[in-house]
Amino acid sequence: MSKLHKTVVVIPKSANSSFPKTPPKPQTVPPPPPPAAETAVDPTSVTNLILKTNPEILPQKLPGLTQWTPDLVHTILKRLWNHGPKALQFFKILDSHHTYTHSATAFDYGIDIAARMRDYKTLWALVVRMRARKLGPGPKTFAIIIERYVASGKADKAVDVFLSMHKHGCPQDLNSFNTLLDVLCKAKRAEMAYNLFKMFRGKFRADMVSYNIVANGFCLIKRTPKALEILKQMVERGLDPNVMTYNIILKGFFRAGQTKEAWEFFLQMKRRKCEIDVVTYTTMVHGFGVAGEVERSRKLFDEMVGAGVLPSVATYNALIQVLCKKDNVENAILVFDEMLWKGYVPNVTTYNLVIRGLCHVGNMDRAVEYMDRLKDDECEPNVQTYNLLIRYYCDDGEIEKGLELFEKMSSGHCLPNLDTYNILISAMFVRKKSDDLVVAGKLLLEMIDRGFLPRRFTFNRVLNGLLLTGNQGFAREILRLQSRFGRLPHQFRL
DNA sequence: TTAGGGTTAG
Repeated sequence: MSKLHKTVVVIPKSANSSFPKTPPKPQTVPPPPPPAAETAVDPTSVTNLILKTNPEILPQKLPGLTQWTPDLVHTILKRLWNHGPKALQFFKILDSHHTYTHSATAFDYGIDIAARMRDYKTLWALVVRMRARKLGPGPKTFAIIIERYVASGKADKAVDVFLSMHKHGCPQDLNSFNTLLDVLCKAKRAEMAYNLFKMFRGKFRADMVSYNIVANGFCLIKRTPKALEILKQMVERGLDPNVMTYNIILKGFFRAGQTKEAWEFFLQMKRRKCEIDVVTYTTMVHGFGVAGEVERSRKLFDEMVGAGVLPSVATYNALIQVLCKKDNVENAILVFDEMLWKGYVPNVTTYNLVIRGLCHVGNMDRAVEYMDRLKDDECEPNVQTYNLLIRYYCDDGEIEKGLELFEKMSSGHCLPNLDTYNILISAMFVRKKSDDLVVAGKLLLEMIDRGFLPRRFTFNRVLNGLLLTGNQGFAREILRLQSRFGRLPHQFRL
């Protein structure tokens, strides 16, 4: 079997070294089909194979492994999300496949992953390649690129990218303009967004969406007066605020701690017969609850059905969070049961809230029970589920159990993210054990290997820890790596 | 991926 497989793989090797510039030609001799047992490979086993296989031999193993389809490729790219280098290698290998060609979506994923690793060279190479294949880059591609530049503190660069979109064959329009504003606002750069808004609102014919985005931007930085000013401008321009506008302002009041104003605003919405929807109520339930007014929160929750607005899962989640934080987990669980009783399907957020609530009162065993229930509910624990359990185990001094969960992640389809590594590395310092520091060192190496950039602080902390516990050899290894950083591709530069 | 509501630690 393995011998047969080998002969299959040798054939495409010659064409492997560079990207073929021409579309694949129909072949007179069809390539031998992959062995029957491997034709229907599931995403999990392919992902695990990619993770386990040495990068040097992956290019030989992968192409003939299965019948590649866009869906399979997308699923695998998503699963490899927290292992950027592997994800990009996978993308590149399939990009030079004989018969399979990447979809626009796959390119967008690849671009997103490269951008997240701050590997801008690869990012732009993919953009060029995408265009050569007439798959884009499209508005979504630019939304991704802009968001990543903003997220890494390069808002000016993001604006440049927006302004040069048309040079890549993707003309700017109102949608892409609104996306730019939104990305800036979500990154707390409302002032910058507002300046652009003023500069270009005529050119792109700013609409209600643009105004809502900017108003929300100011709410996000707790500048509700400015948000109200935007609302006023909007009305002056003859644009009628809609329920989203009001919900934005309402949430803004809560965010800024102005519960009194929020209540007044809500009453005014009612008086003026504005539309009040499930989002309005969810905002109210959550807002009053986290402000400590649990009774009021509950009352609003009970009131909404009478007002003809049915709670959503998010509304239940809001109430559950409030009860966990300001009341009692047991009451939160009663609400959880009630929602099941009424036929709602809790999502992973619901479970995470209950799990966190239980962890918080030290009931780790029951928390784990809910994690198992989550799996039974054809819902999957996500990286947040794992992270919060790992965090509480470590805080509890049960570091082994935390590490056990971590191991589980690496073998399953929920790869650890940057937070996971930071949580665990920090935990390795509490017992002041030499062995723990060695684990911290290994975690540090592993996270770098997976495309995460440790902060300088983390680096030095691990280094000092190793030196203080007599692990000079390992410390030197890490030091060598640190000094190599200057020469590594710039995504690794400190 | 054009706007609003639930997870995050302190």
